[in-house]
Amino acid sequence: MSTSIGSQGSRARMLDAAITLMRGSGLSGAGINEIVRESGSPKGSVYHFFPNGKGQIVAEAIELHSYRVQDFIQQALQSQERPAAKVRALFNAFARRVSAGDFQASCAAGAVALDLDADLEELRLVLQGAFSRWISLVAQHFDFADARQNKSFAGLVLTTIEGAYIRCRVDRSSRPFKEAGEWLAELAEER
Amino acid sequence: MSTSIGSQGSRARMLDAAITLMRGSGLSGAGINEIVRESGSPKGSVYHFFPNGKGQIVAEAIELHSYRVQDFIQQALQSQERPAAKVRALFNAFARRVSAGDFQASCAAGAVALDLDADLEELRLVLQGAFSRWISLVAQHFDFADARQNKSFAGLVLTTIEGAYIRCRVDRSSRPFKEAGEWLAELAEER
DNA sequence: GTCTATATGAGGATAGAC
DNA sequence: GTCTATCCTCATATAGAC
Repeated sequence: MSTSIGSQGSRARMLDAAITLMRGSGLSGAGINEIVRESGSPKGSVYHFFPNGKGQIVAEAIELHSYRVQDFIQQALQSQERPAAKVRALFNAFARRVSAGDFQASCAAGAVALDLDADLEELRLVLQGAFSRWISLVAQHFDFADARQNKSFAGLVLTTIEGAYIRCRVDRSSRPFKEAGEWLAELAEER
Repeated sequence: MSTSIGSQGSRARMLDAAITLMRGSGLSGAGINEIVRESGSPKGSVYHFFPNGKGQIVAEAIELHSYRVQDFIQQALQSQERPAAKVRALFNAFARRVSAGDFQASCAAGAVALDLDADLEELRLVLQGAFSRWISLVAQHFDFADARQNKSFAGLVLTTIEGAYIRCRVDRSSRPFKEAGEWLAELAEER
């Protein structure tokens, strides 16, 4: 496994491209030809780096995406002290994120989730792991009545983020994130 | 245009199949061959009924889906009087709906939204119309401080429903709907 | 690691007979 | 309205040379 210094290797670029494409149009958008084109990496290397083909690329890309989003969430939440402020910071960060992508890039995990079918049980478990880690992370930032409430609220936060991506896509607006952030901040405030 | 008495015509069955398939795996799941197989209608009739091909089928199917969901939402909301009870009834209805589909069927509009790309601007507008009608309907059932607040809360409701579908799909559970329903009922209660 | 060629199948669409 | 045949394009995947 070679490690180039100044730039990414083909393998890493292909994973990045897969993430970008899945954020754009889900599983069907992340075709191998598209990944090659988007990443600028040689087509001859696809099965060299990913012997199991598309399934492997997609699974690894979702995994990578999940850790990046984890960092993104952590950055936003730790920027504030009080619960309501944390919620606002998080949703405003996502509002900027979706706006920066011209409302064409959603969450890779969410987009793939709605493309799942019965043949993709393994991939479903990858998504489940990603969601589960995000929820645990969010829950750590709140101090409601008990741990169960923290998880439940964190679950609502994730549900709302995924739904907001859908609505932003359709309306070409970051408003759904801002709107949801205000309502959820209100919920967090009382405690 | 023939109207058969006891059973649906091929055209209607194809639209139903398209809805079912889009709810399952989004745009890419609703292939013409799949629609023909699923609907049991003759392949030779596809372009007879839908001269503009897949684009026309999908657009009409989303439109049809949107009116059905509209009825579904209206049924749930009108079953209760008080705001919090309305919210609980709505989310419990969706929880039963996703459970009845064995967590494999989501919202056709949401699934297609995350498969959009720049070539599908017309379809995006169809989705926008559907979302807009759902929000207006939900907003009519609440009486917050002003009309703007009603719309905003209705927007949150739709955002949450779309996100809950994603999470239910991944967790194979209706819990995300129930959880979200409780939190949003709390928000509705105060007013 | 990368190239080219190619097998194989799926998906959308069209033409002409019945 | 429906059937069959066919075309084109695209996508996944493999093989073998370099």
